[in-house]
Amino acid sequence: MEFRRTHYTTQITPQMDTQTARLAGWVHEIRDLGGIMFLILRDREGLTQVTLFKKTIDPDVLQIAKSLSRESVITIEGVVKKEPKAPNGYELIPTQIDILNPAQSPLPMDTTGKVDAELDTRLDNRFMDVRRPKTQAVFRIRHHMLSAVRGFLEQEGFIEITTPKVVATATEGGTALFPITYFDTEAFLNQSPQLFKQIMMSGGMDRVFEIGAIFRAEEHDTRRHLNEATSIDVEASFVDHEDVMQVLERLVAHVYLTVSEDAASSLNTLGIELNIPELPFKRLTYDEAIEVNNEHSKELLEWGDDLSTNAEKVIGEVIGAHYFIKDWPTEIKPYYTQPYEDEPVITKAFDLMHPRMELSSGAQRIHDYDLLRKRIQDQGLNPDGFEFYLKAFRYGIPPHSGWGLGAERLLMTMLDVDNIRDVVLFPRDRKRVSP
RNA sequence: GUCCGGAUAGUGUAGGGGACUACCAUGAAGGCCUGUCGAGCCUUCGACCCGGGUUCGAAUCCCGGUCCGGGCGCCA
Repeated sequence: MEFRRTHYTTQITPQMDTQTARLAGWVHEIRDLGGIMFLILRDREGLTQVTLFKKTIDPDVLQIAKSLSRESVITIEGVVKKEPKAPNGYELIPTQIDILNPAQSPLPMDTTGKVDAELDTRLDNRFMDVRRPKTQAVFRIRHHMLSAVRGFLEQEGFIEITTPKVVATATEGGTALFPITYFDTEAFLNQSPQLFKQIMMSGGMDRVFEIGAIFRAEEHDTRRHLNEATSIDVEASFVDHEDVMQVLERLVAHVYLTVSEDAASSLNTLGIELNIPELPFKRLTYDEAIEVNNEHSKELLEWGDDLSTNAEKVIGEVIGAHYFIKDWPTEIKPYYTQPYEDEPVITKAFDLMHPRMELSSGAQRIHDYDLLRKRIQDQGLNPDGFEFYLKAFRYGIPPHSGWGLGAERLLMTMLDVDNIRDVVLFPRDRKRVSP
């Protein structure tokens, strides 16, 4: 049985009148009007109407068509017919239909958009949810987004690396790690490639990036957190935090622009028109951010407080676009961020914010061995556990800076998606590890 | 973790002590129909999360459990 297609549905045009074609895909809908029957075939690219005239059709083909259940996988060979009454101006008159895999009934969810399904139902049946054009559009845009990130960073001289997800120690204090059994010892799932990408600065790679999974064992339960997420991480040598902030804002603008061009049809499916963010993004110091909050919010913050969810929201509403918050208090940022030489209570750290949430955080890093070791100790951590990392700082490491950007958050803010689970194929959260 | 809300056919929902033999849509099965494009019309099928309690009577009220959603917290 030949199951190779000659065309995707979208590759057929009315001008191909009288030509034969073989399509392959899923039975999207069947409309039997009596003397005439319409079968809508769906593939990755779109839909095609297959029309069966019961008086003239081969009885064997009709027999097979009548037996089809929705969402079965079939191939249809037929003749293209120019037909103004049909969607897209053509229809396919079948000469042969083969059932490659019949679908059971009832279906676990609707694929045509007639009946909604809850997120939980859709995630339980993700294979079928992805058949819906809207869901598929999200993940095709995700592909274009990651592709744009790679294209941009490569053009900027960054080298893509991959670092281990199974690690012996925590990257930094605070965040809970998932312990795993590693042969006869204990290991953890990595919460960030931070330490490894910094080591590569000592390795002389100058500019590196990684797009990879990160794991957080936090018991958070919100629409913007996952226990397994994708981080876009960058680290660059001989540059400061201002330099990598510029890389970051240009990356975001580039992603918006590239996606709007390369994923135009998927954006159209979702009814979204992207506004390319304007550069440069506004920069607030931490002090200014606190002021903005205290002017507009009932919930007052003091210097040294981290920004609450409410503060992020309030400031986001005031600014109304992407913005940076920089010069954070040293004590609420990780040990590896570089304090200002003339004012060590603040650090060369920044967050990139979308009005809805934090997208990225970064900093110039400490490259002085003694200071780094001291900062690790100050945060109550044991430097001995970081020897593999600290070693790289003893034999020549340049000043360097970098950031980590949440891929899912970038996507969900770009597409105005409310729940982070909608932009991950198989999300991992407090309540879900399967499928 | 915590506060609030919820769980009804495969899917999405209505109903909040008796008139429930549980509404509607979608779906499935069968029938009519030659231009549908969320086709239309007719017939049929399919459900009250689990356990306990209150009551003459519980889908509905109470208690416990499980699961789900939302807010907050936690969170480079």
